[in-house]
Amino acid sequence: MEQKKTEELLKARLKEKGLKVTHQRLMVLSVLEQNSGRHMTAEDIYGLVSEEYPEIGLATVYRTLQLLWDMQLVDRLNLDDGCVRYEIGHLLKGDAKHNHHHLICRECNRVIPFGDDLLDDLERHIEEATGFHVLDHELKFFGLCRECMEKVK
Amino acid sequence: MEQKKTEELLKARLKEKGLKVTHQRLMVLSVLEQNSGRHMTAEDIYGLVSEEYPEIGLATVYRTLQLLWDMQLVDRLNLDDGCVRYEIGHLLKGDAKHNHHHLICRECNRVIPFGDDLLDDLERHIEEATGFHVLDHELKFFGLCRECMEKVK
DNA sequence: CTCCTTGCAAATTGTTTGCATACCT
DNA sequence: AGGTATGCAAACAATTTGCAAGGAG
Repeated sequence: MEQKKTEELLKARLKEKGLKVTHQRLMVLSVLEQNSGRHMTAEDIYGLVSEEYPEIGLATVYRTLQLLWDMQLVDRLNLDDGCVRYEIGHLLKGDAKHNHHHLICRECNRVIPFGDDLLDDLERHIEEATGFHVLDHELKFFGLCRECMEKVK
Repeated sequence: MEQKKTEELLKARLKEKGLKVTHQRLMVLSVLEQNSGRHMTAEDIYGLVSEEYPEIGLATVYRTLQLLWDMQLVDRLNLDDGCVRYEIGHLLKGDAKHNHHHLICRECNRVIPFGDDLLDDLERHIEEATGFHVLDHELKFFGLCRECMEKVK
């Protein structure tokens, strides 16, 4: 039923804009939903959608991700590994808490997720101070993970 | 004299690793320093260095930026416009406060810098909780700027 | 029936690499 | 001298775009 909710949301927003509900669009959203918590590249999503719908083209996946992002149905994040990643996090904020923060080790390039929910006050402050309406955020810390720190010693 | 400091730092770190002090490396660092506060792409830097040293190649700029980043002499940031940006911020933390945070408008793509210095406690907490040694961070807020909010109304 | 959307392939763009030459130390 | 760096051009990889054919409303 969680599934239903976002699917209906997508359908509604498409209709609203005079756009069409297609298998491809539904499947991309569905794959993202079934993998909530993962940070998926367009290629990842393409691979998974292809299993059930081999005719789909990679370009369509890119176009759909852009669309879903424009409609604020998915979040984008960039871990500096050369490709943009997507997740459905933001939408599900209500129930399952997602990890929007990452510790990135400069030595081994490991990405360690880190709990969220520390920036709510800051977001409120920004809205009051600047009039900027915050929808989402992305926070990365660069440094050295414990293991690499010990190697250096 | 601020100039001198980072230049000497670079020379020392190069020597330390058995690498060489070249005009190109000094000039890339110098351009970054003279433009502290700007978020510069490799191409931006290439353009500026070329004015004084037209023989330089773009590939050298890329290689040098990677090197400076490895040595923690420059910071990297990604504003999701398709290219990586560099600035010297971190090094100068002592005197001139830099804006490490950005509000990115999803509608008009404007990037609004936002003051720093809000995450020091959080960094300390991370170090204690995870053993991850934080060197730098990057924080982006996505949303709608005041102007775009008003347009929507 | 009319646009919107798709798949394919070609085009783009930021970045990296191979290699012969040039330059620090 | 000896290995490191450089410039150039070619190679790459992620993403975008043009276009004819297909599909939703």
